[in-house]
Amino acid sequence: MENATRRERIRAQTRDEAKAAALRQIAAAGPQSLSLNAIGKELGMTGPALYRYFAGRDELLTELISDGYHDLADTVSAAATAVAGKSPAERIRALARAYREWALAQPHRYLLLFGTPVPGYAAPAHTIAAATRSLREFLEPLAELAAVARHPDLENQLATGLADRDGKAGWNGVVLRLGVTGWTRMHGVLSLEVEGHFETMGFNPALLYEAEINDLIESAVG
Amino acid sequence: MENATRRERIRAQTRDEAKAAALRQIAAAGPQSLSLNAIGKELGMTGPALYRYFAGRDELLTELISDGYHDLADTVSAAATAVAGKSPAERIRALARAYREWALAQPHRYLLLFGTPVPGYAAPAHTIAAATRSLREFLEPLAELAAVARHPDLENQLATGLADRDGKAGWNGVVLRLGVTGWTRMHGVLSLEVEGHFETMGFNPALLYEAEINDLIESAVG
DNA sequence: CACATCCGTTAGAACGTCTAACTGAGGTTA
DNA sequence: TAACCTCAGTTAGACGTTCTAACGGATGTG
Repeated sequence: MENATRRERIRAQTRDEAKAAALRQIAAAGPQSLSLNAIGKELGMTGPALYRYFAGRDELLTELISDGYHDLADTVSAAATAVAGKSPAERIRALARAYREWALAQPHRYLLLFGTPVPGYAAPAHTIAAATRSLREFLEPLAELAAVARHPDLENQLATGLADRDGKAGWNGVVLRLGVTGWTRMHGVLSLEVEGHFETMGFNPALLYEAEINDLIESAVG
Repeated sequence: MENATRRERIRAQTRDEAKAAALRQIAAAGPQSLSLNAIGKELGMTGPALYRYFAGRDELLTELISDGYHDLADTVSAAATAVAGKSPAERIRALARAYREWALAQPHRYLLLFGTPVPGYAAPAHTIAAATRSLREFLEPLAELAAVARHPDLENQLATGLADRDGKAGWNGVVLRLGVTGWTRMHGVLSLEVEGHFETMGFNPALLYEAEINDLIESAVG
């Protein structure tokens, strides 16, 4: 038993090393040039050896994506607990800041999650759960702001489509609209920033991001 | 002369055929699996023959990107002239609609422009011009709405950074902020929609998009 | 007609994923 | 201890990719 566990441990360890090497390579030259052979070389073994650990290149990539969603969600959750006592607006700002810092600290990883999807990839259930988890942290403080209805059709669809996703919550449509809107606005700024589209435009994207967050908060209180 | 022109014509024609085939392949299986050999086969010739027309895979890709920016800009410009007489709000809605329809009609192409950037790609000058051209069409109707200042720091940076980009215009900072904000909001919705992130969420992205546009217009009039 | 230019071919190097068969070490069991 | 089995890693090789190089043939030019 204990020996079997030992094998499992070193196996998991080399899996992690391989994933770390993969992230380094993606950071260096983009997801397209991720090479199992090169990863093997970095770990001190040959290419085909990695097929003992991953079914193939695609599985390694999907695992990196899945890990990324969980890591991002954990980061946002940590930020949420860190500012638990403050005002709703302050909490929203803190969550948005954590979201942005995660993306800018590892832009390649953010693009892996939200950039062009890899062709054969279909998100497993627990990954979608993690993906929405980072979004869900925003709902609580948003709900505390006295939200006003502005787009009834959309809000109704969201209320029926997303409400009882997790058993208990049951968020109202206005809060869900604010959450989704916040998500798309953050992503709009972040993705263009990470891809360098703002580079020649001579302004600080952080200001744009903050402006979007503040607008969202203002529109929530009415 | 006339013979030389003839050669040029068929050369340009096979170039276009190659690009069309490339777009088909990208639409079918993503940008990663774009293969010069396969394109050649589709045109009835061998792979290496294409090197008479393109320096390599990367050049073909960058040309597709460049073409895409121009096509998108042309589409938005056409929409602008089509609604020249109407109210500013109506014009903005029409431009946004054209922008969205272009993206949804050819999602792979939208992702080619705004998804994960290809590693070796650096946009040539005329491409950046085309990229900003689709955005610039929004500025005129936005300026006609009596725009109120909301984020002075950002607006000042934009005014000094973007104002005299093209010789004459000289847009004020508030208008530029609305333009950039509109861009990031449209992109935020469109990119997530095109990548299928809304698929399991049970709402119609068109409503979200319209809501964003209407919010932008409302916030512009103050 | 002779010549030059250009287009497409085949051959091959280098690199990628991935499969198959083999070797050797680790851990389990009689 | 001895025998066995599982698993990690190796090499060999099929196949596809980009891309270069050398060659043939067609097209257009003097």
